[in-house]
Amino acid sequence: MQPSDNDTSIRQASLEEVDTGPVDGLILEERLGYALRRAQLKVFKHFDDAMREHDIRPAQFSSLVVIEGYPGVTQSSLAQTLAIDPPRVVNLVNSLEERGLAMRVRCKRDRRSHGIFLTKQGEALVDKLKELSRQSDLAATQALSEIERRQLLMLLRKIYAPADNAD
Amino acid sequence: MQPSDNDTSIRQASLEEVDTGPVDGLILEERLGYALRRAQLKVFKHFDDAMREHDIRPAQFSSLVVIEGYPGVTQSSLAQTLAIDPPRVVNLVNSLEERGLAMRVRCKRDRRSHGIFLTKQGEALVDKLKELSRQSDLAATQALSEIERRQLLMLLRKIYAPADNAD
DNA sequence: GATATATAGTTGAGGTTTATAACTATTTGG
DNA sequence: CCAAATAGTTATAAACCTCAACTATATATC
Repeated sequence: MQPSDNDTSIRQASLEEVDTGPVDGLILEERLGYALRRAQLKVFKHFDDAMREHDIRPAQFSSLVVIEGYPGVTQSSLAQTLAIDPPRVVNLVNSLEERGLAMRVRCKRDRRSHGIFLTKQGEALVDKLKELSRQSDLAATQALSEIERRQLLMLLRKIYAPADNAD
Repeated sequence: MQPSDNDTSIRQASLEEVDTGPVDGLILEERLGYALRRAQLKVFKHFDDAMREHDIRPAQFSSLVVIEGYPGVTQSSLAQTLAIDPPRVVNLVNSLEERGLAMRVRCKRDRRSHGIFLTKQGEALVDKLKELSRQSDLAATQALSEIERRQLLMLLRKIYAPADNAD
């Protein structure tokens, strides 16, 4: 579609010679949402590569770590801790249970709730995964010094959990 | 399901009194992917609120900014710049065109490609959006000082574009 | 202790994204 | 003129998120 005479709505600009390579220096580069998304994309990609062998997704890893740290955590606590909603927790725990990594135990005191525990297999795996994820973080942030990496974590934590003065 | 006698696979642990409130101090808190996701969630939420009135999504905003900065950018350059794939660019540009914010202009030199331009309306809107997004960034990161915010951007840029030593 | 309300977990439908591959039109090089 | 490459488009399917409804159990109120 050529810009016609009666369409004066586009800016007069180079209509032929315009093409660009990769682009930067825009205000975009100063938007936190953009920078966070781009950085996350990269970090997740590395994580994915590291976890491929074990077929573990980010949310599964997070769940395993929380369950390990708090054996018997209920699904609602897990939901709250990971900031995801209850239906997702169901799928998450199902997937872990099906693979023999965790199991639900109905709570005797309040039989509505389930405590979630790691199986021996789950514990063995989570140990391996923690080390793998540590390495993948390092790989994804080779450009950062150890100090910068810690600083970054501290700043991010200040954003998502401003209460607990993370430093 | 109670842990039965012949099922020795779960760790011996408190089976009754286990419940937790919100949880922290885990190794999770040291994983970049986790911190990035949580922070991004919060920043995007603020962005969403700020853009609701104009019904603009993050990718649409990014596209508008790039098109403003590089009038006549082709769809393939846009894809490369924003690190999204060509089919998504089609939808993106369609949505902008339908709303009268941008338009495709077939390139005379290479009639396979389109240059994308903002309409007057698009330019007016993007100016407003840039200011809104700036404010939403500030709102989402109240816990950070201006120096910390700049530091954060610098660190994130180092991750996703380690080449251009962003500082 | 019967009834109402609340909570833990689950299920399922609907809508959105995302990735992939196939397709058209056009250009470029032999 | 033919083969291969490129820009954009379309279609399809897979994954995901949200929301509302549902079951079972617990707590509060009369």
